[in-house]
Amino acid sequence: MVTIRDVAKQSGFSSTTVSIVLNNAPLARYIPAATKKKIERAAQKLGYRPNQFARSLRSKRSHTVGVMIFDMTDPYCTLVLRGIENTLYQASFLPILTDVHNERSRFERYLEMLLDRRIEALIVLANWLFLDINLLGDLEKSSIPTAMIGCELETDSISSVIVDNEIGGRIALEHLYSLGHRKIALIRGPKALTDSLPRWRGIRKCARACGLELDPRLILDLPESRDPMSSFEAGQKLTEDLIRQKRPFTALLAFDDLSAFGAIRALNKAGIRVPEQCSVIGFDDVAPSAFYTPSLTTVRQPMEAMGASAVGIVVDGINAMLEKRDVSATHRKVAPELVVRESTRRLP
Amino acid sequence: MVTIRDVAKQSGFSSTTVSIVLNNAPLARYIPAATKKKIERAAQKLGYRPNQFARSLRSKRSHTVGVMIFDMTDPYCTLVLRGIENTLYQASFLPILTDVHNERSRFERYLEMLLDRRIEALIVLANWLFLDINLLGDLEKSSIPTAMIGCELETDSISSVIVDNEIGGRIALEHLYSLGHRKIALIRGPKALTDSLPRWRGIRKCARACGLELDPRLILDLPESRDPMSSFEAGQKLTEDLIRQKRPFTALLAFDDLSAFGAIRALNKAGIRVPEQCSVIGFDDVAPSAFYTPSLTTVRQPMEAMGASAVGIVVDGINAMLEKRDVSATHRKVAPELVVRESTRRLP
DNA sequence: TCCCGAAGTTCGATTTAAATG
DNA sequence: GCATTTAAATCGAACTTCGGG
Repeated sequence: MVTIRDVAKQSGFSSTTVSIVLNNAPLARYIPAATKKKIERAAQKLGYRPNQFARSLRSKRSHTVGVMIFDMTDPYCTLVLRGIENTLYQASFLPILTDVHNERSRFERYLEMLLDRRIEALIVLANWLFLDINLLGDLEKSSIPTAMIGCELETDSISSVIVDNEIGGRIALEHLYSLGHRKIALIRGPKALTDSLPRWRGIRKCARACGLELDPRLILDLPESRDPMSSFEAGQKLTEDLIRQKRPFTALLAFDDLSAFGAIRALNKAGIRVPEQCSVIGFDDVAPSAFYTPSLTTVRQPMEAMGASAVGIVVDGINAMLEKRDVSATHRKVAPELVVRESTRRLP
Repeated sequence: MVTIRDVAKQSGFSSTTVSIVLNNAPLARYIPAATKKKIERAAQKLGYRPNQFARSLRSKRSHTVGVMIFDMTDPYCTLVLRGIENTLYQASFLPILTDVHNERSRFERYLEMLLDRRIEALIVLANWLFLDINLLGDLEKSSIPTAMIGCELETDSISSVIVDNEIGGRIALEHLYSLGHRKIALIRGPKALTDSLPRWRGIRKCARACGLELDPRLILDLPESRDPMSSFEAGQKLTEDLIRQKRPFTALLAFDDLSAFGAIRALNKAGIRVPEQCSVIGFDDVAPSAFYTPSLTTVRQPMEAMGASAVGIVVDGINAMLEKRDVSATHRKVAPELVVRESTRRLP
């Protein structure tokens, strides 16, 4: 490996000068262009690349950000991850990716590994979070800028980026209501997810505002499962049960896109056509929603933007630490957006 | 930050001894248990964590592996990535994730960044590769163990893990044939993808073996596009065109799951029911295939295993380098597997 | 004082060589 | 020679200090 000393030797200057020139340090002002040129040429010729270990050892910087995902197999993650990656790239940071598999021990081990690598910030993608919020304690003592996506903590030391679930719930119901639907089946999320309650609140408030009465016999609950994919099967099963009860409904509002897919499958199997005989709306707008048959009307979370936003927050945090300013946690709640596709239709 | 010297002071021994004890180095044999205990207790008490920068500077090891993806938004990536992550975790390596967005400049910049971080190996997920294979040159000079998933290079310095596309093509056609289908529409992959040709070869060979004649007017070609998602839209459009031609077919063999989804959409819009009036088979078995309506019969690539396999190869490579053995590149071709679901049916 | 460059110290851990009894 | 411990060198870059013109 070629070191700075090799460049020094090759160029005929000391390693100090080489360092100053190649980093364009403040003192480089004083160094004549001829010297600079010689040094740069030597570095070029030798293919010199500074050793990041040595550099980091002194500067105490890693230019690395930890990304923890609770379950990668959730299609929700993909776009968020792309938003994170893309924004980090622009800021010249590199992400270390870890997938906790919703296991506490794995969370702890990974956190330790990341901290040992001196990550400069941590982004947690709490997409399907079934851990006791005790992990909060572990996170807080890390003392690096931390942002959670998809779950808001009460604490003031961890930033968060979440979608406005209440508005989202309202948008979804409003859409069905405006299409003339009155008998609406509802699939609620597992209570363990922080999204479930506010989303449900938005639905209830909207119903009240519209003067719509929600039939409790049309309200279904997703089971508490650690597996994000489970919501597909559960959505299917709940809908099958509902159909069997013969309680009529003209539309179904699912907790998320996966449970909506499950519902569509169940309706289809029962010979109920979507959207002709029953409208279905989802939540999230994961990638498959656009190419489902029928394509899914849903409430979009701006996932890529949320990833980018989290990076923005922690990069600000990093800069603040470098300048010894201190910033308090930022909590962003982004607006969801209705995406009308083929799975919903006006009631004749 | 607490350093090894702090532990030395606290325990009353020199930093040398502390290092030997905490790393359980060979010389630790000679160190009495009492000393060890004292040192360990001191380290524990102070919450000592060795500085990885310093450690890496000496050992020249980063315990980090670079992962380059050509396009993350491809649903194909998710499971492969999980296989990679999980296997790296077991080997105590951490992945740095980069997404090249199918851009050459981004590939080069990322490669440089990764090499600067002294990654110990590189795994390239060439899922939808539209770059000139010139990047091969860049890769070879990196001189660290490298494995490509999804694309085989002729070189002997880069390992590869690919699915046996020829067998896959055969399996797909065989399945349709065995269900009694004879008029089969075919969507071929873009020529720029290395998967396309062998998959097509498998299909042709199988057709010949069965005595099945492939109608050239039922053979469609996916356009050359850098966007993996494009195969959905292209699949839809090609199928629409085909339907318009009124050339009858009872089954459709798509290049991948996404184009199969597009085909199903088109068939559906034309009032042709899948699988009742037309069977459709895909390739890959991406996550959405299982929860599509109808669920998709497809040829599964064992993606998680392929990711794990690539990690296995490069970890072996790392160990070989440490022991100054040299290993040549490994080329694995894994067998695909037919997954029968709802989108195919026996011809009445 | 300004300009240019070099010598030497530091970051924190590992390792070699050597010093004790 | 053996068991036990340590001073000092090393990894590679960056920064502080200093001296000569």
